[in-house]
Amino acid sequence: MVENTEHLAAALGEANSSDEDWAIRLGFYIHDASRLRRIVYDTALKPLGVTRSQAWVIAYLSRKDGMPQSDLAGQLDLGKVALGGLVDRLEATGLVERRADAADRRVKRIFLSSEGRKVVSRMRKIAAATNSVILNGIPAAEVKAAAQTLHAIKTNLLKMVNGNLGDDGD
Amino acid sequence: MVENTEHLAAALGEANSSDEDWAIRLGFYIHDASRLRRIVYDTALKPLGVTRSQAWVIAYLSRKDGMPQSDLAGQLDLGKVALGGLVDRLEATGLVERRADAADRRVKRIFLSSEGRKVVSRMRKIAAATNSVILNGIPAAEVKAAAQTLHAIKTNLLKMVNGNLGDDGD
DNA sequence: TGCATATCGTATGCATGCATACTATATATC
DNA sequence: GATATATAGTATGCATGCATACGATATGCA
Repeated sequence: MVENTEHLAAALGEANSSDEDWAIRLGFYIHDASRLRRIVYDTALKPLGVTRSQAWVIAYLSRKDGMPQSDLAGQLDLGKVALGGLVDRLEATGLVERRADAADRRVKRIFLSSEGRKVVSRMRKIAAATNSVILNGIPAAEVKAAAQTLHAIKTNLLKMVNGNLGDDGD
Repeated sequence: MVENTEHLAAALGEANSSDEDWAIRLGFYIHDASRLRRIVYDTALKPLGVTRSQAWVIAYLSRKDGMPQSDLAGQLDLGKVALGGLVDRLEATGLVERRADAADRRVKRIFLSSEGRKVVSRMRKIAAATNSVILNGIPAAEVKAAAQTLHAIKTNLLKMVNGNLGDDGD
């Protein structure tokens, strides 16, 4: 059973003023929404026989096949080790293939198998359907506003983590 | 180095219409913000010698000391096993103590040690300071609106996960 | 009372992610 | 060309979370 962590706002904070209260709540909502989203997607993807992390990898490969592991790790924001493990498992289930790079013998490039391509195609449908249920009943304007605010938060967070990188995409 | 996953919106989606585009972005922003928040809090808490998960547990205990493990797991939305492991580590570092329940010999109640109490107090300050940096420059009204939208999303997600429970706090 | 069932915590094994260290290979610099 | 340095992947070990199975107790119902 899934609960939630709103009570923890109280456990952690002294804040009761309205503004600060919302600030604290927002943090918990981000956390909860992210966690629940993860659970929902994991459940939705289970029939495909891939985990969410694995799905992530092959979704990316479907766009840029044949990337070196390190590049892929960077794009997916994973450590080399974590990605190596994921590729191990994906290779074991035949969704992906490691091939040596001719020019640089340190490099192993990752390719999607045809089986992997099938899985990605099913994934896309599942992802789209799931997302629409998650946002069900929420006005588009609200979705957009929330996205923009979260983007600003993300920018602050990136500054805190990286110092600065500017590399926040959009 | 920390990147971000916005490119994945493209990798996963066919959506280009404005509304659907924001819907997809929101999902990725939730994911990114949550992940970065985790990194930031982990970094901020590192000097205390506790991980974020462990901090979570003792923050809750500071409010409701002496809970049975199962109750605590439910409140924190963790499985019994995961919580058991956390308590193992917290007990090993002396921040927490397991005591048998007199009435029900299956039950072990968890108590915060005085050392644990000190850590919680330092944590509170760190959490407040960190949160204010994360939301730096974002108008209170935006924070509130985003929190409310995320709450709606969370409600949708809870329905998907639980069927229904109504137990979404606020 | 006495067995069926539920609950508490633990044990085990898998997936994921991190940090650190190591090997093989490239590249840069002298 | 020889050596110092950097980079790609792998190995290892820790922390976290999940699912399943299990042993010890409790509890409900006959």
